[in-house]
This record gives sequence, C-alpha cells and structure tokens, in this order.
Amino acid sequence: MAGREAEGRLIAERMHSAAIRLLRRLRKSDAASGLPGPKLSALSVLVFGGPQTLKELALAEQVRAPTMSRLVMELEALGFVMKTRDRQDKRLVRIQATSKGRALLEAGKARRLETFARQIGSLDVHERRVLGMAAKILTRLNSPE
Amino acid sequence: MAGREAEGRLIAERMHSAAIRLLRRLRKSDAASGLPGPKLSALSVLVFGGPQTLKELALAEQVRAPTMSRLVMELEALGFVMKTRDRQDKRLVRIQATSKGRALLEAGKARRLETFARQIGSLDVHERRVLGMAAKILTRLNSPE
DNA sequence: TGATATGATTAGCTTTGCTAACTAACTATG
DNA sequence: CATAGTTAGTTAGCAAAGCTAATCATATCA
Repeated sequence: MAGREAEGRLIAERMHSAAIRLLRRLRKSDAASGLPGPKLSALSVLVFGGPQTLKELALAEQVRAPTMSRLVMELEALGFVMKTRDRQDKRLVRIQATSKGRALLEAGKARRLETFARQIGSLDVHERRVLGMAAKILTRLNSPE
Repeated sequence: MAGREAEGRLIAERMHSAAIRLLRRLRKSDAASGLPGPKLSALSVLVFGGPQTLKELALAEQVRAPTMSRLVMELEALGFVMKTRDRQDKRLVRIQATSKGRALLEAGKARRLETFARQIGSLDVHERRVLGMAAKILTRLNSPE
C-alpha cells in the first residue's frame, strides 16, 4: 500500500520538527537550572546505568568518542563525575557519577523539565498514555541495534 | 494525586532523551542529503507556510532574530530563499522560498528522513498511530500560546 | 519635530558536534 | 620475544547553531 510510506514520511517529518522545537524550548531553562542538555543526559546515563567506559558512554549517547571525552572532562571539572583507570586494561577509563552528580540530577533535572512535565501532567489520561508509549517506541528505534 | 506528577516527569525525561538521540541520529545524514536540520526546518516553514517576515519566521522556529537572520543569509547565499524589502514598511524583510528551495525540499527532506520514515513504516499499525498522535500533541505543546 | 518603539543586522561569545592525528596499551603472529 | 596491528582515549582544530548586546534604519506618536 502506497499510503503507508507516505504516512511514515509525514510522521517522521512531524516528529522531527517536534523534536527540534522541544529541545530548543528546553534549552532555554538551562541557564536557570544548571547543566546543558547533553551533559545532563550523559550524567543521567551514569547515574541510572552505573559506571561506564568512555566508549560505552559515547555509544549510549550516540556521540563520537572525542565529543564524549570533552563532556566528561567538563563534568569532572565540575565535580559531577570521577574517572579511574581500569586495573586490568590500562587503556580503559571508568567513569562514574559522584554523589554530587547524583544530587544534582535529582534536584536539577526535575527543575529543568518542570514546565514540560507540568504540561504533560495537565493532559488527559489518553494523551499522557500516547506520549508515554511514543517515548518508548522512539527510544527503541533510536537504540543502536 | 502524587502519581500524576511523577508520571509526567518520567514521560518528560524519556521524551527529552528520545528527542536528543533522535536529532543526533538524523544529523548524521546531513552530509549526504544537503541541508542541516535547522535550515531545512526554516525552509520548510517558508515552503508550506508561504512568505514570512524574519521575525515571524524566528517566532515560528522558536529562535531569536539574530539566529534566524544568519540562517536566512546562508539559505540566501545558497539560492534557496529570496529576501525583499517590504514597500509599505521598509524595516520589514519578506523572505520566500525560491523554486530551487522548493525543489530541494521535495527531494532532500525525504532523503534525510528516509531511514527514520522507513523505520516508522515497519512498525505495526498501533505503534504508527501512537507516534502520529504523539507528534501532534508535542507540536501543540511546543507552539507558543 | 523629537522621543520612543520596532525590525533587522552585526559582532562576538558559548556549546556541542565532527574528523584527523596522536599516544598508550593490549593482542596476536612470525 | 619482537614487532605489527588494533583498540581506547585524548588533543587540536573546525563548523553549526544558539545566545546577548549593540547598532542602524525606519515608523509611530506626543
């Protein structure tokens, strides 16, 4: 059926635009709440996924190693993560969140997303369910297979 | 109810992460298909929404005037849009897509989103509907009220 | 007419992405 | 065991896209 391709393209375009605008909107609250999106996102992976090597973290965040290397460096300078060399394989750098990092995530992330979360909270049950399911589907589609 | 806030925050976080990763993924196809996301998005507004003032365009894209000014300048240099001074109010700059711009959008946008669109196309009916509805809800939430 | 408001641009900064090139460390092979 | 290749991470340097502050030209209003 031809309509299926067209429908997929339409949804893809809408989702693309929606994602662009959503992130632009969320970025505005960065100044208030602390860490910019990418750093917060990486920290979140470390807090919820546990310690990781740099490469694992880069992969999880779909970013190249040098990009992640810099993000981690900056997070370390701020005291939110800690780097340790692996004993067995001295090439590996294990990165973990500090308690300061965990604390920031608890407090800061909620604040950052506050407006968006409140908007979602004010939707009706059905719409909330749709967004929840959509987030899961997108996460699945985005994850490296 | 307390669960409602918590649920909203959870969905907000997931959607946030999903959006970050989605855009990172789509960015990779830029090199192949031509225009980076923000330029493509602005061009799209011009093609589907008709000629606009710089300020209107900036508002539609949720971006500040200087940012849009530069994007438009670059699009103009590439021949995808045209700027004309308004006759009545000479402060206004009317921006419109050229036929070259329209052509690029037809060909290029589809190509850029191809993989994503194909992924969506391969979902089952239910999941496709969820994404479609979610895109609409997000668009509504993101639009300046 | 002069003051104020508005639209757009310019200048300059920041963040975040990339590739290319490098170093250090590990692995495998002759 | 030596050395060739591979892998992990970093450094250097670039580009895109966002911002604010300042400026310029034009409109509007008292």
